[in-house]
Amino acid sequence: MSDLHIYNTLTRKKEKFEPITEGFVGMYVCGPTVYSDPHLGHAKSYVSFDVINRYFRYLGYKVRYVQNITDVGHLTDDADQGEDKLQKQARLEQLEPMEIAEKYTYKYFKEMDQLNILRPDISPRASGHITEQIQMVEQLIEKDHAYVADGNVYFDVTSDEEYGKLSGRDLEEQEAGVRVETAEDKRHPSDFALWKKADEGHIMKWPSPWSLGYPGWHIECSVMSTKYLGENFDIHGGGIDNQFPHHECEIAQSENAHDQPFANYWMHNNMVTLNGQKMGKSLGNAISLHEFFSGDHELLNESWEPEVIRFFLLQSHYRSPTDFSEEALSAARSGLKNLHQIVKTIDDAEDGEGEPFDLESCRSDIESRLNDDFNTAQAIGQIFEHLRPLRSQIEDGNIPSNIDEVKAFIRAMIDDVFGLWPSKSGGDEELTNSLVEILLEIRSEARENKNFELADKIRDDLESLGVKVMDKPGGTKFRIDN
RNA sequence: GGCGACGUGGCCGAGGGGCUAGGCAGAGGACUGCAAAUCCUCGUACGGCGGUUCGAAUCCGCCCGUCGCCUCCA
Repeated sequence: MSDLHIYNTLTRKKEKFEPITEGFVGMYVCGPTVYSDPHLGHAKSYVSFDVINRYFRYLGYKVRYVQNITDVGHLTDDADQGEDKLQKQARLEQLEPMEIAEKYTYKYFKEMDQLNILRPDISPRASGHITEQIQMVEQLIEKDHAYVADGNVYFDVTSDEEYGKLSGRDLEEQEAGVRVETAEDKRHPSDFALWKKADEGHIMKWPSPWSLGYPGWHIECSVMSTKYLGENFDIHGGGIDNQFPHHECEIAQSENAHDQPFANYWMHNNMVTLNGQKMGKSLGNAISLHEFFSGDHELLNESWEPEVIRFFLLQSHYRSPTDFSEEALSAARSGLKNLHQIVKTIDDAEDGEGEPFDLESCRSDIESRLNDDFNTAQAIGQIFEHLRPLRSQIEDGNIPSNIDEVKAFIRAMIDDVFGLWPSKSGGDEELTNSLVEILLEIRSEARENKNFELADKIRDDLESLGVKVMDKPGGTKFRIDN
């Protein structure tokens, strides 16, 4: 597959990607509601879209990647009832809602940074776009797609004959199955809030033509995507759990307000489970990313490096569910370590005069997998497939004549696209290397004198410091693992 | 109850009518003072029962099981 194809949730098919403007990609991905610690689900979603973002750039597209920060309007309860999530957390932590937003926004970025996720080009806050949200609600009222009821404004789903097209639902069936109480001032149970009047005690509220209140959850994404990407843009992504109602509502609002298609391609990543179970606070298995990184949770036996989690996620497809277990992570950790060693051997090779490496077939085998709806799992398979023999060739001293070109490609793919380049070792690298070499010289002498006791002691002691010693045919080599 | 996805060798995980995925773990061998590392070789797997077909893990039906959405979640 030489052209990039994307599975579009809207059409339930893989489609060739054709940008609205040649050479440019506008991508909006639903960001976090910043009221608690980031967890594995965030990791899966944002690692997936990170590689998508990176691959577009690799292909030469100029990407504008927008990801919102939801800091208002997301209610704890269903059917447009209940408390604002941030306000509730603020009460629990005895902080201002905006302190909660800032605190968890910082945490979010910090942990996404650790996962080596490139930051979005724009991270707009919902609370910073209240004016625009009010304007859009006004537009919808003018066009008779929304109505005011006692200071609340609801979107009228019956005014949109396409409502349900993303999630494949129809309104009549929905009604029968509705098992949540709905706000009594709605005309139709599936109508959703565009603006809510603030209850007494509600802290985050703004004046509007209808009431002192706050925006509904869905409207922020419609507004911010449009503001930064236009009324019609290329890609809208997010977790599959947001397909309904969130994304369905976004489409309804945007297309009825603007009378044109909203996003051309809808992409949804699948969910994460932990030991086969959905994560949830009530199940006691909600482990935050921070806890994974530190190992500080009763369900964890050890800590897991962000890079291992990233690699593990990329070994499955973004549209498949991912089950986390320490056994699976452990296998991923070994695999990643091997990949790092392979890459390092290649990257250290210089001045080749041997048979050239078949870079074109390597490149096309990897790219074709990514072009097929970003199949990172297969692409990683191809990386191993091509790079293992290359390492062998190099270790045999037969360094390919096109080694520089090969190195550039590997860096572009593994570092720039996958974000899995070997981690940088700290300073003093040269000194450490020299010291280890001195020890190994002593060890060589000991071995020549058949003083294996001393030789093995040096090796064991170095090993306990994370320095692996390997006696290869061409001489002793070492590797520092940390 | 409605909608949808999935069930692949010891584990993870792609694929998807006949053609090697890959990773981890494991076995044997080469190499080694012993190791480690590396290299070579090895698994004939697709939930169950039927059906379609020359041929099914891949298509169809039923059943079993898991998961998700329908309610906040990425």
